Amino acid sequence: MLVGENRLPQSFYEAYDTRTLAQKLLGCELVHNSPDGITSGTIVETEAYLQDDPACHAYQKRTPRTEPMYAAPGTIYVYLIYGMYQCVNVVSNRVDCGEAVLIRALQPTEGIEIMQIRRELSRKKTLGKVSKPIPLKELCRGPGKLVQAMGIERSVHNSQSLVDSNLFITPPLSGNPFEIEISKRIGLTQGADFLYRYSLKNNPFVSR
DNA sequence: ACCCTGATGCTCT
DNA sequence: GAGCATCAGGGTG
Repeated sequence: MLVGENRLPQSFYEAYDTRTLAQKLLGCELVHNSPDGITSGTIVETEAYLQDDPACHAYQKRTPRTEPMYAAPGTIYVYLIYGMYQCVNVVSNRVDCGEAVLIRALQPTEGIEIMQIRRELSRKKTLGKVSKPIPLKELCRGPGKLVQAMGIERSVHNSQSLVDSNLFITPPLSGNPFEIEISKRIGLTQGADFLYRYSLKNNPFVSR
């Protein structure tokens, strides 16, 4: 942990219910102080996953995969999706509750070159192709993309805490107010009608 | 712009 | 064995 680092403390993650936290996280910075260097981005899109929600991984069952979701708020839950992508969540609410906030998009702030390299490397690995340079807007626009760009790894970060790992969140850089848009979540088969998606209105880095 | 598809592997039934 | 909180590429309009 760096001296003078202003990461959000445990009390922040404990202070709100899941849907409120999903909104409070908007405008905050997600930071990875990795061996490659620092990368960070403003959180511009989140989704809430609640206990009574069939889309929630911890819905009506507790399994080994979702165990981190039952840990303290502020715990990092990373899971593999479609065999080749990962998504990152902030565990919310209370211990043993099983709720979380999915981070869906970032507006890149620091380490943009590193993000580009990581994304192109990931693409090459999964597609076996060399691809064209990835535009700034596409670096972190989507949950799988931002995990690649930020260098987040399930094997490293899953079940760690944002309070004391090299992955953490800091408060908004500017105190400027912003408008939050509420909409239906994306890409779900179950629970598709819940209005649990939050984004910064008119921000071009929001997915879709 | 939209629509469709394939890639790929873990998790739970 | 089915399902999956995705992404990229290629087709069509």
